[in-house]
Amino acid sequence: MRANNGDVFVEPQTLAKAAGKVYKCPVPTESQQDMGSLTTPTKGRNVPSCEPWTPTSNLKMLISAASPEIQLCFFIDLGLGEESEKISRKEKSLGLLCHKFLARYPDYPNPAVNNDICLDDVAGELNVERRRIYDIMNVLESLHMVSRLAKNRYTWHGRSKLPQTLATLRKVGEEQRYGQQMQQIRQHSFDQELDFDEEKENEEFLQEMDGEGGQKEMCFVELPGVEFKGASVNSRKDKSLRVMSQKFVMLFLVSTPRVVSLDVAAKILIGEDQIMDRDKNKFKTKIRRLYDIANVLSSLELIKKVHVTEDRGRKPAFNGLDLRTSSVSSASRTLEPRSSIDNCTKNLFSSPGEKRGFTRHHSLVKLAKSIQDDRRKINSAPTSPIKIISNDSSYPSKMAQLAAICKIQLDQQSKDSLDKLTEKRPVSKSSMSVTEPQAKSRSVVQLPVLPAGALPYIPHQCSPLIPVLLPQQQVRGPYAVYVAHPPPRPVPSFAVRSMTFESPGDCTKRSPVASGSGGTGPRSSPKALKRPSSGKSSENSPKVRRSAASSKPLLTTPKGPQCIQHSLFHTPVSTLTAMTTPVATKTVFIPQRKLDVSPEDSLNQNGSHPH
DNA sequence: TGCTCCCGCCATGGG
DNA sequence: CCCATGGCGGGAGCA
Repeated sequence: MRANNGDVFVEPQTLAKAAGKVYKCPVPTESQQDMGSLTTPTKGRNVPSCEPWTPTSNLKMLISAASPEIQLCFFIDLGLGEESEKISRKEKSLGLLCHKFLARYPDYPNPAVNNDICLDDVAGELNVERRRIYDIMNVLESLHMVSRLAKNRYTWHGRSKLPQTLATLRKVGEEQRYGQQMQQIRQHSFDQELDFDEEKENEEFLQEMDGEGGQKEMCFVELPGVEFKGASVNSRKDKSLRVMSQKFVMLFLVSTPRVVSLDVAAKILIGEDQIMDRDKNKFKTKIRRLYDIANVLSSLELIKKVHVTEDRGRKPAFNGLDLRTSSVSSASRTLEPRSSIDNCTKNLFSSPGEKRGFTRHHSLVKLAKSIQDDRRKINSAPTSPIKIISNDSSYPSKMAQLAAICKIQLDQQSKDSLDKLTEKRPVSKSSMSVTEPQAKSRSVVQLPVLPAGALPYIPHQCSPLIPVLLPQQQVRGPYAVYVAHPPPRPVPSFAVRSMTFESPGDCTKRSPVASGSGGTGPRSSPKALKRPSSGKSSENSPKVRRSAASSKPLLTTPKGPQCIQHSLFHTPVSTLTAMTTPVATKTVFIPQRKLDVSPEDSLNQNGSHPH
């Protein structure tokens, strides 16, 4: 395939097809023996509040002293009461699912090891539909973190190819002049703030964009050696999610300011499609897909949600993360602290008096689930490619994990509360402010001494605060290793027009209670909602599916920026000329309006405001 | 009310 | 026809 930038990428080489064993962490199974004496408790909906002094109740008591998040994790794990119901729904989120997925694989896989991924196995072990796995895989594919081997089979590359991928994407993005296009769109939107004849102007503007910047079609950007296998994959008509994902990342890579709103992204992406697609349904669909992609990218910690306040109102947004260190300095990546670790450290070890809603701490749930999943794998036969649906025997070990977490938490709380005293975390609502979704503690979680036989990698893409389960070869009992915090990162300044930032108070994405899965949820009426046949999907007119939908008005163009900001997609080179270089005759120079403080200037790496 | 995004229908295309 | 894949948008949940 030939990328738009003219670089010729190597046609499909032979990617060594490793024999069909799914990648599994090489872990011992002694833990199973350790926990073998414990009997698997019966999951119950109604567990008496007062129980006999059993290991379970013991652990419960321990957990009761922990933060709500940990308690939540516990309840999920045990399937206790309504909490379990709520949380099991949270597991469905794409971001969390991606977390769980990523936690299964090392950032930098050993090439000597079989890194195959079997979709069936993954879907089964994560207990999700294959459809969701496809969403994740498509985004990961777009970053060349995985590549397809064959039907149902992928190869895991991890972040090893990320630097190359991002460099390529940036190059393509620059050649596509995305930076200029975004500037035009932003300027256009700004003009509309003053002049509210939005509808017509939008169309006119988009047509202008077509005329000038308009790169119509863009293929999937490949890397040498990471080509796609399997005819059906490449023959699919547009592969929009993969391509969209790449374009989306490109926008971050070339954008100045490094804030990319979803609507701007959607406009650009739509602009590259047929003009006919530019109806509001298309826009809405594009936005939905961008949410999906953004969730995966968030799980990868390449972007991060923040809130942005524009002139027209406060909008949800995303704040970028330290992609450059995460992707470029790959060698040190696994040892490198995460920029967002502070977030979850604070969440996890929040002071008892601090009221927190579960909705604000997906990361904690992610964390716990990642542990559980890892543990499940650990407790499963490690050499068997057999699909693992569930493993009740993991229950004791999960209890041990949670106990370990709680212990660490309890140990940490005193230390953390000390840190809080010196912590500066104003939650400003001032007009030019950015806060990370969650407050961050500067405290550094001490790493427990690794026992011999510890896993050789730390799946950092797991929850920002990553407990890493260690095999129990020589040390009994589980270990949770928390990656230390990152050093403050110097932030480049850049101009943002007309944006203010606020703290959403949300670490990852949204609130917890999602709809139930499959037929159990409130919206489970698939047959009743069966859509009428819509004919060919290639038609430009939007599909008419559920007639009941007519009660809902068609979407109006989202006014919100729904901004995504990246922080280190940029190399210094790409610090754009876009701000000063009109791309075409109709390009309007974008004034550096209302820009006293750049988002990142106002946001140090710990998410606290400089005041 | 609008944002967010889960969910699953069903189109597509290879075998 | 079967199956893997994934486009797509309804609508639930929530702020």
